[in-house]
Amino acid sequence: MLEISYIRENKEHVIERLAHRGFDGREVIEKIATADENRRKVQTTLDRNLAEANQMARKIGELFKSGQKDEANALRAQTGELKESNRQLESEMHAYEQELKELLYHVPNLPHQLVPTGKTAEENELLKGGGEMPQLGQDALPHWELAQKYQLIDFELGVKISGAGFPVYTGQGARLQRALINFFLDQARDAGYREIQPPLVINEASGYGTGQLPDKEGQMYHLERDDLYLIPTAEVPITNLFRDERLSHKEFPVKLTGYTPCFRREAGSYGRDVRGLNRLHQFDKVEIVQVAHPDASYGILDEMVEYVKSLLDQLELPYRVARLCSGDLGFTAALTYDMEVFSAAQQKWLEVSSISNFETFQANRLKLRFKDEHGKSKLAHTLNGSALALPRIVAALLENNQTEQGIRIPKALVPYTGFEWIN
RNA sequence: GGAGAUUUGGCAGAGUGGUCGAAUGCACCGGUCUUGAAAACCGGCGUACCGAGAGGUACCGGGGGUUCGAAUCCCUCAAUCUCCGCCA
Repeated sequence: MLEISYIRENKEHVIERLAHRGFDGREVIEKIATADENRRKVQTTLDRNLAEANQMARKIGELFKSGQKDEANALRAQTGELKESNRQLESEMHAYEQELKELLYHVPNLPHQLVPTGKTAEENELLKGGGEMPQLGQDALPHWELAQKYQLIDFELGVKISGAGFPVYTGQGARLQRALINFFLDQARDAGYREIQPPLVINEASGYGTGQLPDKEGQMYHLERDDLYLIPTAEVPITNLFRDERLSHKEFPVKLTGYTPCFRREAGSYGRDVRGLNRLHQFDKVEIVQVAHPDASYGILDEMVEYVKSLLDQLELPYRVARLCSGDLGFTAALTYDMEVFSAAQQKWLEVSSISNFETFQANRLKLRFKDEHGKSKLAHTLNGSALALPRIVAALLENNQTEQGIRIPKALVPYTGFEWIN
């Protein structure tokens, strides 16, 4: 959520930056400005009236105490009118506040200067990647066939017990999952991230805090009976740890990591790249989250990108980095880097990580503040990234490392899998 | 799931209708004293919003109500604790 004070003072700039994103914000920003002005006007009047009412009440008390009963009752009779108008002003102010909040909830974050202009993922800015492209033979199999051949993943069984998009991992396939999770968590810990094991369901307030609600409601599984949501990413519970918190600048940087399954309804994306592990309703992911001083957040974003690269290097996967263009940028992000690995049998680049700086967009909703060097209270910056999401990593590992004698496990993973080959 | 108790500032804890944004202690910050520190003493010390400022308003778990006036009374929701039941 953008800060109202910022919008108030930089209206044209905000509209211009939103336009860069392909978001026509003129009308809504004007509405916001009007609602804000109205709210303030009403509050000024209301505050003055409340002050008057307070004074009268005090006087009545004094009169009663000193035994001037008639005077007190006379004054008491006068309060009705003021009270009624205050009641009205109060509900008026409440309505403006509500309107303002509703409007603000639907305005996306302002893209950072580095965000390239573009409409679709095609226009993302490709940056230097790494790793070597594998040379596979003609008979190379896609991962869903390899998964079947080596009995690593059973998609049909998943359909039976849950539905499409809920695979069952078996044998070496299950062990590979566990190995990757442990590998990623250990790496994160070595990089200074503190491990968190958060709840997998969240309440409504948390959904609002990180920006899943109100807009992406349809993307989350909702447990109606208890009004809870299954997390779509660990970002939500971990970032919400800081909701309504006030940090000291001395605590920065706050670095947290956590492994969780992620649940996504993926409504509307059926039929597109859904084969095998490419798109699932439940998948595993290790997430990294940072809460940072605003002056440091972009340095930290770069550092997080470098960190994720180091993971891909160790997994010996060819990857590229994309700076998301304005059209592809998520609602809450100011700047996002996507990491994609090449899945050689499918001949496709698969997104395995998304690393973003949200600046104060989430912090404003979360009321996540810190006290700076001068004791002033300010909103912090929040960042997060996948490090990493498993399914597409597994897809690439299986496809890229297939040989006649089986699938080779990268060296860095062997201590975690306990086997060098899948065969 | 049932019954009872509780929820006040960073923490502890007073406050049962008026002068309470809230005693007191601890913690914290500044000062005096001291070579320095501790102790002692003095002073300060919540958040948000409105206002150019003076100042004002709101907030005592959340929401609503009664009243001229609510931390205090009523309703409701939530959380915590104790006991009972059920259960990994």
